[in-house]
Amino acid sequence: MMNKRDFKHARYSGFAEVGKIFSNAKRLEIIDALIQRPRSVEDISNVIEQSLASTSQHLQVLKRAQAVRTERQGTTIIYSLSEGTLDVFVAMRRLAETISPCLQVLRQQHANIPTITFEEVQQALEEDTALLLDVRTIQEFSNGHMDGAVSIPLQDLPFRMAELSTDKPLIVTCRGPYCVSSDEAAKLLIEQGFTVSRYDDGVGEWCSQGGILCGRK
Amino acid sequence: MMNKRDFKHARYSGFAEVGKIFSNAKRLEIIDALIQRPRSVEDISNVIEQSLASTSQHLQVLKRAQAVRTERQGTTIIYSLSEGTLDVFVAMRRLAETISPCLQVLRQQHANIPTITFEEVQQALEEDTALLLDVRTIQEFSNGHMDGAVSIPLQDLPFRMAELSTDKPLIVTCRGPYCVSSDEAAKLLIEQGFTVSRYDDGVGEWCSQGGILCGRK
DNA sequence: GTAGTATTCAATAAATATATAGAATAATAA
DNA sequence: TTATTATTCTATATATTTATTGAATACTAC
Repeated sequence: MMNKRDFKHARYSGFAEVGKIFSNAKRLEIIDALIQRPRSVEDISNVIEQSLASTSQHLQVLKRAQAVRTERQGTTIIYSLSEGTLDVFVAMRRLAETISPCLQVLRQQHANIPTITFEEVQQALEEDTALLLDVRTIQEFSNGHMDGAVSIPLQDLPFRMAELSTDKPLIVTCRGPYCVSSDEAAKLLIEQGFTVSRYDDGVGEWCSQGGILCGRK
Repeated sequence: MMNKRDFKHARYSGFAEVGKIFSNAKRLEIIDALIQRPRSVEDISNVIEQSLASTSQHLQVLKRAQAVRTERQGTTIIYSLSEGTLDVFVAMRRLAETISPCLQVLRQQHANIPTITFEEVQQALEEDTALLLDVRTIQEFSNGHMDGAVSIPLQDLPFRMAELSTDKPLIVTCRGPYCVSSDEAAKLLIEQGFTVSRYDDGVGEWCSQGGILCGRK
């Protein structure tokens, strides 16, 4: 039988091992990228702008802690988040913003387009008083999107504005609070005379607040 | 205006800063100790069995991330958890146990006294079919305990068993899943012919599952 | 079987984190 | 004011983490 101190040490060390997942900025960026859709190592290394080897090493850390799982597709290995990781990631992000005032400032500082809350989005969709516009890529959208959202990827937006009506206010959303696509989209739309606000959380936060997700595999 | 990469980097680094709180076993042990009650630096250093300097250093990390707050009481400084930290700690611990099978094993391996769930405890208290016995210290109990719990500190238990009825089953609880007091209490009680089970989560988990807490200052 | 290639491993260098002893600080208490 | 003392800071040694390059794997596709 283990003694008290060994038992404690074993428990807290194991716990810390999982905590380490969230202690590195690049690993967090990987998790955020995987919330959007499963990705290959090369894909991830492009997103986080790191060497393949370094990216692979971070993925090994995540895998050892069982925060991600892998699946082979032809010659490439596709990483995706495992059950439970999303919830803690979102909870951690919320705590980080509550706790660390400078992150709050950053969130606001970044753009001066008004943001609206989950509840406001829900109400607007229910009463049909606004259109929810998802500006992520088609793959990301088809891998899981907010119920009621319409997809126009940011890069297509300049050519597809005619599809949108200026009568109804728009709510723009993208990958989450650290993504700037919705800002850029909002700016483009405002220039063209649309009424725009942003829902600056992504599908991660949406789910964890009880929002319905469509199309997730 | 910041560019995209700098913005991303600033956000994820700030986030990782908060993640670092949970990446070290000793810091986790400190948080767990502070869930029980506010404590002085010396007190904490005894609990985690580290030098004062090292303990203070860990506390600085927690304070910089605003996970704890301080209050002076006479000549000593009392540390306590700040709002929000508990929830993430408990969520992280849950994830750690979900994700890391060896922690699950440890939990069971530690003792062979049957454990019961939050719901079962609630039901037993409601129907008055069991007595919930909290074996932490008097200070810890008075700083916040589960609604309906009775306090007999582990060290007093051998002398106070006469207060308990062998007719009604006992549910023993202590500081949380990493504390072994409830095991020891359960063993003592079983030797004396009591029917005993353990609720092996502590007040942290109790709160986060919606349990009522009494006496918290 | 062989070639091609996505991924991982190994070795290394640099940066960061941790623990300790002992000095310095800052606030109370006398 | 001065002594006391709980806490924090400094310096230092060690351990861990991170990023990179280049080599080794392991699997597919032909």
